Amino acid sequence: MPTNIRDLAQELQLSLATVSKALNGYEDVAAETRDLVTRKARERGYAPRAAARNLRRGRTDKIALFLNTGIDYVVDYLGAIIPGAVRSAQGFGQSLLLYTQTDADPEPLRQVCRAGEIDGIILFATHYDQETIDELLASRFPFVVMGRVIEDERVSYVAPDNYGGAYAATTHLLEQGHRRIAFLSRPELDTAHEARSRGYRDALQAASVPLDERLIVPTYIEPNSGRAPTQALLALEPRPTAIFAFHDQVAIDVIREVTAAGLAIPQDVAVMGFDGLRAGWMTRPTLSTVRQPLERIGERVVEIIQGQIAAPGGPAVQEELPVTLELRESA
Amino acid sequence: MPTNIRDLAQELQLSLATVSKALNGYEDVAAETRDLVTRKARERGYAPRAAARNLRRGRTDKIALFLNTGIDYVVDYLGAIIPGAVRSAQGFGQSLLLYTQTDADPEPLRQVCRAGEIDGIILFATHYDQETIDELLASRFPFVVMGRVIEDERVSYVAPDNYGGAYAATTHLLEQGHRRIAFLSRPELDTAHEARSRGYRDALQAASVPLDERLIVPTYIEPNSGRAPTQALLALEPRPTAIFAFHDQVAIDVIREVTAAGLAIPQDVAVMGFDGLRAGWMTRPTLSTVRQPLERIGERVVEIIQGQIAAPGGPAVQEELPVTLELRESA
DNA sequence: TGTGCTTACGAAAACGTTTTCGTAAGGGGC
DNA sequence: GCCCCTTACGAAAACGTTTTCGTAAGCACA
Repeated sequence: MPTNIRDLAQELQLSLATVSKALNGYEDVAAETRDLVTRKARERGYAPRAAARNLRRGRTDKIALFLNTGIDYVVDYLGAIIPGAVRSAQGFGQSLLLYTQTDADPEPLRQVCRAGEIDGIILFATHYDQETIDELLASRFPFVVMGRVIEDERVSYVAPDNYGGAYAATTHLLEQGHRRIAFLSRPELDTAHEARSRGYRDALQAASVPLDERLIVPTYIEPNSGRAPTQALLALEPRPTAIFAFHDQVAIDVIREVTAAGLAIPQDVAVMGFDGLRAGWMTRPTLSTVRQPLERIGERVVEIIQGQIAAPGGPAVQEELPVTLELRESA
Repeated sequence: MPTNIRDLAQELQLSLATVSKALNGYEDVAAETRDLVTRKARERGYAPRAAARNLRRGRTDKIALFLNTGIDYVVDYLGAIIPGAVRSAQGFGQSLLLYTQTDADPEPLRQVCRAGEIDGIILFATHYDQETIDELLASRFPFVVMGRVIEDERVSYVAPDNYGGAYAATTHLLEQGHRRIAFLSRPELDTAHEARSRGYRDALQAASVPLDERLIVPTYIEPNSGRAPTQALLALEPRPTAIFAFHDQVAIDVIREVTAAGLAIPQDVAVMGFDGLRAGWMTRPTLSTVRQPLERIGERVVEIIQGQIAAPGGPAVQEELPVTLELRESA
């Protein structure tokens, strides 16, 4: 049985109240007493029971991170985002609680909120239907969406600048002299797809390069989804001289197929990805890409939730963090 | 103000006790009453306050996962291990709490234990000094070490079969006819290094291939740590015909250097990794490797901690999970 | 009728804090 | 000597459960 505040008080000949106040930095306790208490607390290895404290204070200093592990590629981001988020949370005296959630069943999320298990929620890379979002808004429970733009002024989110990234990537390829630039899209990721797609189109238009719809080919969320589309692109006459892939995962398929076709990268076909995963360093040639500030996104999302916790129902914070063009070998 | 158990009781004209017992599956409540209570609870969206429940029951149904994000490569495992661990925990009605921890300062860990914030601890891929381990053992606080073998019969761990994996990898190379097989070691990772190193040596010995100490070259935990050692190996006379890298991260450096030297993989030099990271699929040629069952390790560690929680101070469970040789293109 | 057993429920304690409010002691000003 | 203010502390309520223990009601049995 570890020591509790009562033991401490008894040993110090003080009341519970005074000990508690000393430990929590209240003003109305003599400096001398405070020293005495803190010293004894350290000596006895006292830490207030979290449950009791949470119960009384009505908050837990915990934030939930809801993952949709059903979506395969989420896994690639996890390692990049989590360290930033955890560190940031710890900086606020909070810790991160992990939950998995399937789109189909919002019940776990509801449960966790109502049980007062956490102070706020981070929704990660998942498609939550409008109903869940509305429910959260109605309950005024603090939450922030991560990695995804939500078209609703009341919800906070942090996402990469998908439009700007795609625009920059396409512009770079144009500056390299490319005129036939293909785009491997990913319609399933609706908002990100819309933005990146628009960035691609706008960049072409800004350079007065006519859009060839045959150069826009969809890929889907499944392994090797970039391979067949790449083959199709390479068979076109005239062949595209550059391929901009929706994200790195697909770009890696592209590199494989282009190389297999006996073409040189970037001489015959330049390849550009999106995300900046570590894996991009491992291809040959290494992958030029648009780097998302994943660690920063993790940090930022935790920072933003603080505001939501302090003022539930307050104004939403919507941020699209700048991405950076990371030019390696493939473009 | 969400609904209370008191509200519920009042509305049902029952006592708190009965409502609580109905919801917790106690026997001494009429089936009819139980139905009434559960129905009303669902209707009102009632969930018991976690803090109050934890306080009373003396447990939290939460498990801490301590990460050492200071070590870069931990990040690569995170995405692979976490989904399994979270899902498994949820299966036990528990959730996972994430903390970062630096080797230098065990204070956060102590604090979390003493605050009763969690029921058990998973120590991941970190070098905890004997003092911390001893302290945990003395306190009888449930904990399991993940990814690392601990030479102490009292501590539970789940790790990959490092010895077997290295033995199998080396044996495979031998079966391919290789006689000069280099080993890029990683002395900093002491226990894993010892086991993999031993597997390599034993396999050579079993095949009666003499050990050439010049073929064992250390690498260190830093980016590109495999490049210079590979160059050194390639400069040897006679050149090694196969290189077994301590792990995939290094193997990727090897592939890069070997290719840069104008040598063909696997014809001139075969390359073998260890870990089975997704990144291994992205190299060219794809990396043959020893796959750790990372997801399974995550699950298993959560399962084992259940036993520790049920019987603190009980017998330790030590498991080395089988790895599988994953032959792709590089060997 | 008295005894004993089973069933279903309620009263109340306990979990360990934080925080509000009250108050005693001390000091200064008149 | 009186009043007021500040400082430092303590008593006690409150947070919302779970769980122990007591007991009333109903029934069977002798």
